[in-house]
Amino acid sequence: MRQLPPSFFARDATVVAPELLGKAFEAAGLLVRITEVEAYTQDDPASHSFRGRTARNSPMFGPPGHWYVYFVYGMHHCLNVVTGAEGDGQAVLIRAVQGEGLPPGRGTGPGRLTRTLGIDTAWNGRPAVLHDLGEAPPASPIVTPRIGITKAAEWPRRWVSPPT
DNA sequence: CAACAGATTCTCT
DNA sequence: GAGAATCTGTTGT
Repeated sequence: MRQLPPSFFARDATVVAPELLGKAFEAAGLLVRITEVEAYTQDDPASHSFRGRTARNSPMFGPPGHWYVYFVYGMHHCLNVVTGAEGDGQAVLIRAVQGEGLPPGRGTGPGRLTRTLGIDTAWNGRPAVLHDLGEAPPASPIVTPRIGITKAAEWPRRWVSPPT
């Protein structure tokens, strides 16, 4: 099990996102594998970074390979990994994970997975420790439009691991 | 300072 | 398919 180097994250979010499928990280004492992601870049009207840096989105403009966790709808946290070069305002949203010991359905959905894994804003800005389990990314991940947003939702920037 | 939209999920119809 | 729960950042007065 190899830890992903900083150079892995220092590329465009649309390149990093599909490669994150199958990668793993630890939370709540569990090792979970990423199965669904979405890419957000600064030129994306749906991205928090679209209108420039603010106190809330500042981690997106920080060094890549760090977590960006934000709170939405008054009740959900969403987990992202910062990508690109520092100042680019890019991130990849983690939408679903799988893990042994993780009850079925508990890792699906960005809000639900953070609640299940106990992830909150304490993670915000911390270095992201991601592991390569030795398996290649899916040869043909499923690419679809994004979910739950009103701007540019049709952009094909969501990647899902094919069913195992 | 007031208004409002939002990278969601659950529950009920 | 529709509505509630609930709060932060941004924008306008």
